[in-house]
Amino acid sequence: MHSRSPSGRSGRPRSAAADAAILAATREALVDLGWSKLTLGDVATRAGVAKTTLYRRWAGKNELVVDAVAELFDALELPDCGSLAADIEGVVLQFASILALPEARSGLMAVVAEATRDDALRERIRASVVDRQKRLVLEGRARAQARGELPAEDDPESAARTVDLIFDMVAGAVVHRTLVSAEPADEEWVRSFTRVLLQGLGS
Amino acid sequence: MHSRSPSGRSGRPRSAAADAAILAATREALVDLGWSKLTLGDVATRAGVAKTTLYRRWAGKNELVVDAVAELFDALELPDCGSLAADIEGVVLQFASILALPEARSGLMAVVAEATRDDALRERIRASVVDRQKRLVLEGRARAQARGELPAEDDPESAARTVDLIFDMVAGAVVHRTLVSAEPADEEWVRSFTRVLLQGLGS
DNA sequence: GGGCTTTCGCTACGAGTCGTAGCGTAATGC
DNA sequence: GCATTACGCTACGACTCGTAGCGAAAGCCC
Repeated sequence: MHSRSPSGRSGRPRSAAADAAILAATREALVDLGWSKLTLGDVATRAGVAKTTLYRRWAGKNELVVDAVAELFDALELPDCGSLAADIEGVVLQFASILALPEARSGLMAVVAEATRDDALRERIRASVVDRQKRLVLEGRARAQARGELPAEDDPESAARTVDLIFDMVAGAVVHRTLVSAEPADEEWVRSFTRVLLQGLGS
Repeated sequence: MHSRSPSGRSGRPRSAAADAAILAATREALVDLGWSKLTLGDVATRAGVAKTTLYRRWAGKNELVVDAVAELFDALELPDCGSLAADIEGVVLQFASILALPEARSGLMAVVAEATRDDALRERIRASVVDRQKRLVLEGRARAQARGELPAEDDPESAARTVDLIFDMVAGAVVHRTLVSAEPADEEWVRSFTRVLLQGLGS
């Protein structure tokens, strides 16, 4: 509109290194202190920046932790193991290994809890964490239908509901197993889960 | 050992009415303020007791909210609708209606998040919330096996793993649907979910 | 180089919460 | 009546929060 620069404004640019340091310090503090005892002052000290810099970039603890935890899910990829069962097992094991990290365990549920009373926060979580997971379900489902391992669905609205159902079942089961039952989602558990899920979807 | 009184000690007994008032005030504060802005001083004022009385009975916010939320799950009952599918749908709908309450949404996930770093708190949640839900799975499964709707299992160890798997799938899916996806677990969703689950368990 | 704009580090501050201590009083059992 | 315990109230130091104000630094454009 009124500027040729990609970011629009002139002046001193924000330090990208500071962003990375702050998010890393946030995860470190989550491991050492947990959600409730984590303070922004402590994160600032760990990151080597001033507390005011933190408040200039994030509205508060909630938003900061969402961004810090979201980076953990960047590693999620849909493997191509040849069969739908093997693909699901692979992706679920990846998901479980992330949820086994202390920084994910402490932070993720806490921000989800806060999001029950904060629509903007829930939208932020959806965009940076949930949708990235759901995309894997969509891809895996499309691939399985191409292979003939899952029945194709004509009605797009009904297909969307099915994807949502699968997603809630997969993510919900792994999260509940890991964080509520507090037992590891190891290979044996994942195999049993995948067997039940696939048989249930075979109709 | 050294006393005939049921509670062991003499002196002024604790007011049972105060307990009820405090837990009710806690749920009220959860609705009005949410987890993060809930303070014990505010709860004490709402309940009409002194703040020190709260600290004499509960170690802190975590334990208080666990007890306050746990009472919400007292209403859970296993219906006998004639078929396993109908029983599951009934219990899941009950569970979903509890999770739709603001006091449950705000409090439950928050204490689960705190429990990731506090073994005693996790044990408290398990005893007063989770086990009560899991008992329904055990009962429903036994009833269905007696009806012949589910295959019997010989190995008790394998049966225990199956119950744990079912429990994590049911509770996890409903919680994820309600709190993460933030969409209602209505009758249509519950029917689809039950269909997938039952077909998956039919082997 | 000079000027403009934005960010950064630092300090300080009022407001609010935490969890506890101390005291006098109320309620129960013996 | 006496011992024991619970209760209400007040006050307190310690801590965190989020913001304001300042001078200095780092980049863009002429």
